[in-house]
Amino acid sequence: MGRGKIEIKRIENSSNRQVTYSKRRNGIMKKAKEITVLCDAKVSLIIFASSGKMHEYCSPSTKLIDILDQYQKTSGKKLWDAKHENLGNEIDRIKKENDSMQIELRHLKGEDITSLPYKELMALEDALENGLTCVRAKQMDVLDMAKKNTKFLEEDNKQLNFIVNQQQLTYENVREHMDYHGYHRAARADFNSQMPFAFRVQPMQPNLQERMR
Amino acid sequence: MGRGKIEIKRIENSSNRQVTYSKRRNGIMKKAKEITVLCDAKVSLIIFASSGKMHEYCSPSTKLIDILDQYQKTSGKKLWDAKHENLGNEIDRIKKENDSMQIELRHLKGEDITSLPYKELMALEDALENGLTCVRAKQMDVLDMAKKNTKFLEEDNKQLNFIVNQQQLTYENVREHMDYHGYHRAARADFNSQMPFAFRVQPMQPNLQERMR
DNA sequence: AACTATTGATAATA
DNA sequence: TTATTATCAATAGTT
Repeated sequence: MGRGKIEIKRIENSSNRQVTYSKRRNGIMKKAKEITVLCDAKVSLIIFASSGKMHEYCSPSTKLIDILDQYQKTSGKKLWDAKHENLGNEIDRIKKENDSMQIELRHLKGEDITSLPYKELMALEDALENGLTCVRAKQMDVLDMAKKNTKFLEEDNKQLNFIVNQQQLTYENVREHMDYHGYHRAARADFNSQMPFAFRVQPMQPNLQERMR
Repeated sequence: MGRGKIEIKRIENSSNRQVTYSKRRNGIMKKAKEITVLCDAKVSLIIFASSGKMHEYCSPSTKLIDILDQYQKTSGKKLWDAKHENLGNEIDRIKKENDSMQIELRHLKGEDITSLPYKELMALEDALENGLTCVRAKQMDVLDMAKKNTKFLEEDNKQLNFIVNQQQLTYENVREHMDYHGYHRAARADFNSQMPFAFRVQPMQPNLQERMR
């Protein structure tokens, strides 16, 4: 169909090939449309040029995905179902895990235990007692820690009070001394840096509150 | 292209439509093959007749799934990825649920509670105590039921023993009587059906064990 | 399923 | 790319 017959084999001339591709692609598209209209057919046509450019036709009022679904049903060939199955299986597995944990939780909360055999009731009791023991032990820990913290804070307080008093006394003495010798205020501004290091106020139990959380 | 032009609209004559479908389908298939060979194109063609019959063409050394993958990449339209995403999201959601339940379970078992604030330790204690109360109440129920069952069984036993003894006595009497009057064995085979109904052995507390589980 | 008159598609060309 | 057109291919109606 053209100025001379052609052999059906790859067209080596790249530009010829491109032109022929374009023409024939349009031809096939047209044919596809026509058969859908003339014969009530459902058609999906996807063409990739060697360049990677894509063209598609899908019969109107139809989704490609539906055609592919039907393809799977009719041909029995699986496209994406394999991947789906895996995910579906994982969901099932996790859901089962979920259910059993839900049941276990209910049981531990004393719900839905009417139908449990006595043996499991005993096991449940043990688990609860054990949990209770642990929780109460932890509570004791926390309380002890709090008490200890209080004690430390009280000690700190005592020491701080002492230091403050000492500072006060020292300060009074120095000022009296300075006043007596007629020193000016400028000199007294340096006072703090002259204080013995041990007298500086600082926490005695650093980070204790952090250990408490 | 034929003996007269035709309008591109649905062919109403069913058999004509079927014939045209068949002819044109072959034509499109041929065109599809030709363009793949001539122009290095990748083609997927799926056609469903209105009857539901399917025909497909896919360029050689290519899988439909690969063409569809490329379709998704090139067009940006999602085919099964959408379904995948949904499943993936569900998995994530369930996994989160799972994790939180796992944590709750651990806490109830007294594990991983080191970092819990005191308030939550208290709540945990309450939950455990509540659970323990429920479980122990249920245990008491079960024990009570067992005791009651035992009592009933003992009563049944007593009655049964009484009945058995009565039967024995009656039987002995009847036999002596029959022997005395010279009855034959055949007559004695009917003996059981002659027994008063109240004397038949049957459970006194039906299904009690079922209520125990 | 063949046949064939006719239309449709397109290869070569511009 | 687009248009033209001589040819070949597809196919509608017929047998």
